Amino acid sequence: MGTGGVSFPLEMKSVIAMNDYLGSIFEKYLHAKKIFKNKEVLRHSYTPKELPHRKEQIEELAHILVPVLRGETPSNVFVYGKTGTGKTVTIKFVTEELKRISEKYQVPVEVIYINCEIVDTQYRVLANIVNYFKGESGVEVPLVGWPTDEVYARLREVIDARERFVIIVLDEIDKLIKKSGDDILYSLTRINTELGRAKVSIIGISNDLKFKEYLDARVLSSLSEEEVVFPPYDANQLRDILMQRARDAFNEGVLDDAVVPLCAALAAREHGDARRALDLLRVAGEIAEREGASKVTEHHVRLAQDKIEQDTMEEVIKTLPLHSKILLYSVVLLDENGELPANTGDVYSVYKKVCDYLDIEPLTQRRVSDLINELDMLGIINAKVVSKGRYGRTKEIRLNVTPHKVKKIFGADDQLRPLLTLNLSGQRRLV
DNA sequence: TGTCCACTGGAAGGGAGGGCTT
DNA sequence: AAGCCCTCCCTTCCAGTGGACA
Repeated sequence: MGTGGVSFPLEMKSVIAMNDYLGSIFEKYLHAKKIFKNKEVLRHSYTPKELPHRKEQIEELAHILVPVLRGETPSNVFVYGKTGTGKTVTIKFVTEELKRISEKYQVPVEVIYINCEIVDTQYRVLANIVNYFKGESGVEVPLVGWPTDEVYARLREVIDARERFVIIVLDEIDKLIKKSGDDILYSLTRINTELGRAKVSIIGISNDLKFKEYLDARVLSSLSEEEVVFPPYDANQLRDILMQRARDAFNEGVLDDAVVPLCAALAAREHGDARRALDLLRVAGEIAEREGASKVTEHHVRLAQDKIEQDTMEEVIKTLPLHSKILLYSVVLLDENGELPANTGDVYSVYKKVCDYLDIEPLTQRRVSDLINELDMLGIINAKVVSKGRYGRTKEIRLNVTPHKVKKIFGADDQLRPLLTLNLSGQRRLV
């Protein structure tokens, strides 16, 4: 537009400037070398065609399940291993393979996969199983409402409708048992005695090794007829896994040599969690892509590590129930006043004042004590039970996140924003 | 050595909120 | 509409406890 005497009105000028700007953004991304070939490969839900370093477990499971093909009921199986050791993906791989082969031998097999972290009550597990067959039986159980006995009766009916093998996979089974007891396992492990045509076997997956203690002896003996253990991956094994996925996920030459080993090493430090390793690799790639970089470097992995930690913590705090948020804010106030570590009584009295300020009815100390434990479990605060002798037994409470971060998150929350004005001066009155 | 503090954490149960059947 | 049922969140009650202090 130079000096030609043409003068655009001000708005027009800024539109042109904006267009230039946008254009350059698009061009930047357009000309940046494409990092990902197929990002899906790095997702947790993806089942790869090969599972490195799990051959032993696959063969063990195949050995346990092979009676199906001969028309015999396989043993129930208990699968152990920490998070990210490939339990779920291996089970899915093996059961899919079993289904495929069983068609060849004309043995009908149904595999029902239930994640007990989501489906975490006896009723819902039974309902899920019944609903799995709703296509053929026409029976659908609502999410709540029916008596559990009724659901169980329907379950027997729909499963026994024809001759077949039904394999029920209960992932994160420890969550279910801790929450609703082992009655359901008791019924499920005995169901075969009540069935005429169908045969049921159960695969329980758990990452809590101690969880067997919660089980009744009879349930335990029938459920853990067979056990398969998934040891954590070491850094070398993680590297192989990442290498295999990286080949399909990234374009050639975009990964710096140090990236995969670094992701593997960082994840190996966290008890050999392959999920974590895959997340690191994916997020590092995304960061590089956003930067318009042509290569993913070690630097991107470090950024990814920070980002993952930040994101999970932020998400956890954002989704806390109201009273947990108020409680957390009480700890923040104490921290800003230099009064941490504080004990339960101190935190509770600040909490009551904050509730008062917000015109919200406070919960009892008993309940708050549980909320403190929950925040501790989530890693947001630290609560250690200590005895102060004559001065009683209480929890010593510390903050595990920066007050700044909590305030930032609460600033976006309409109900809690008023709390932010409780700055140091207001707080002195409060505490 | 016994006392006693400031809680902890288990147990039981209530009621609101969701949904069902009849 | 009435009568069930299940789950979740919460209260009430209370026995139990580690260790400083007298």
